[in-house]
Amino acid sequence: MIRKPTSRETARKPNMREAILAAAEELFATNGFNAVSVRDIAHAAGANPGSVTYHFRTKDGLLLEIYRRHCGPMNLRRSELLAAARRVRDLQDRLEAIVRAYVVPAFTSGSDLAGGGARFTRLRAVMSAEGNEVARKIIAQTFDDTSHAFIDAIHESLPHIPRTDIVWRSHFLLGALYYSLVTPERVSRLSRGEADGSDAAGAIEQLVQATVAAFQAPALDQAAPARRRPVVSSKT
Amino acid sequence: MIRKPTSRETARKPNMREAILAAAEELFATNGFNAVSVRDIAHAAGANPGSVTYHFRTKDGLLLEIYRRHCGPMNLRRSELLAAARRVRDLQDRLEAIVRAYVVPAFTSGSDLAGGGARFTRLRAVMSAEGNEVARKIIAQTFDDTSHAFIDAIHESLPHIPRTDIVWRSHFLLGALYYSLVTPERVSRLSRGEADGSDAAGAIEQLVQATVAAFQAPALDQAAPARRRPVVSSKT
DNA sequence: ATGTGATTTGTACTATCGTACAAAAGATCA
DNA sequence: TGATCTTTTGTACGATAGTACAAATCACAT
Repeated sequence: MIRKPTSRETARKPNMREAILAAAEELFATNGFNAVSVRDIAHAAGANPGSVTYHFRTKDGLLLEIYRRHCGPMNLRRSELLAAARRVRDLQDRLEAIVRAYVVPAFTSGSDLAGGGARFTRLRAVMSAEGNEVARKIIAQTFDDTSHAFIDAIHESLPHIPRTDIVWRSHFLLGALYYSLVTPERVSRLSRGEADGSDAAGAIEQLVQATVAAFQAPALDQAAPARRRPVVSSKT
Repeated sequence: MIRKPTSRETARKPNMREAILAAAEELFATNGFNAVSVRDIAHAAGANPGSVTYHFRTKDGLLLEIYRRHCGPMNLRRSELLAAARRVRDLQDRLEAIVRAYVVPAFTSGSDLAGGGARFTRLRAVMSAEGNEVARKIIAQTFDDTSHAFIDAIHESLPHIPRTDIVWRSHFLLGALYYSLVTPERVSRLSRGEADGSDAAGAIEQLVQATVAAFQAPALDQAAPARRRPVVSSKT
């Protein structure tokens, strides 16, 4: 039924290459790129440091392979969900469906690779914060198309909002999404145990609800900032 | 007029200690903690590596001192702005004032120290993403009080929203705030030059507008998730 | 069983890391 | 001016970083 794998595909230990990738993903996502050594990764994967060099040449190469593994499937899933969302008739429902199509693959498995998309999304968040060059390049050329597609779709369902505002708000969405995956325990702590920051389903619902409302906020007409409101002194 | 400084206060070069702090702040905020070496910092400050050891003992000590420098003034300013905001009568206006009291000190100078609060806020974002232990400890014991005060204030102006939802939404606010400071160029890129992500005033207005709307979103009753909407297939 | 190519191991090299410390230099006051 | 304290410099040490590479080991076809 299933083709017998050749020696080219199966390592001695069952897929050491995958184990290294998974370990690196986990360690990078929780500690950052520079805080993790190749030896740390090899140890976590139960492998020899030399194996990492053999499979991925360099530490950068390892990171690059992680991105290659996830970007395709995740964007594909997002595209599918976005296409379905765009077919929703009711504008309010459509907006929510679009936001959901953006958020869900980031939390749940964007691919069927072990661990799912949450880990990879967290990894992206951390690499973004560290200003990692390898990540920056591959992200800009891989995710910008997707981001534009979402921005366009949202703009269609909110035609009265300037595109600039949509860009800002989708930027906020991504920031909120990232931060929810980076420090979920902060939610648990601040809610005094009433909420569980690590609960993906709960986070998704909260994020979708809040974001939809943010997108629907009145436009910010920067041409006329005259509408000054006596809020709080802006002086020190 | 001004008291003549003694030798205890003025270094040979004008405040080398401050120069090191400023350089470290900038480098940590843009590259992360582990990617920056003590030598990098010394070089950027025009100092000798040994000077860093002399003034701060360790690299962790340097980071700790950066936090000590900013946390106090920033929280003080936030408290003042929050107190003023709570006195606003109109509930809608009060909510906006509260959010503004949270956001403004993070973008503009939380203290009168060189560079202002934006750099320090970005630093906090990066340390948070890297899971830095030194930062985690000092943040939890320094900012949680402030966070609770804001959450309480927001809850007061939105009594019909469960506290859990407020926590989540303020968490999203912080994430959006962090991300805006970490990758402002992404906003410029995605808006095709129509918006400037580095413009603090613009970012603040957008963030306040979007966040107020998010807080005002209807409550998310997790007791009854029955209100299922036919949005998009959740299957792969 | 044996040869062959893929993989894993063990180790070593060089660079750079954080930090320590003695000496030099500067500042201050008697 | 000389004594004393603070700051800066220069250098060195041990630890660890990324990576390379030869030898050992394994899976499989013949």
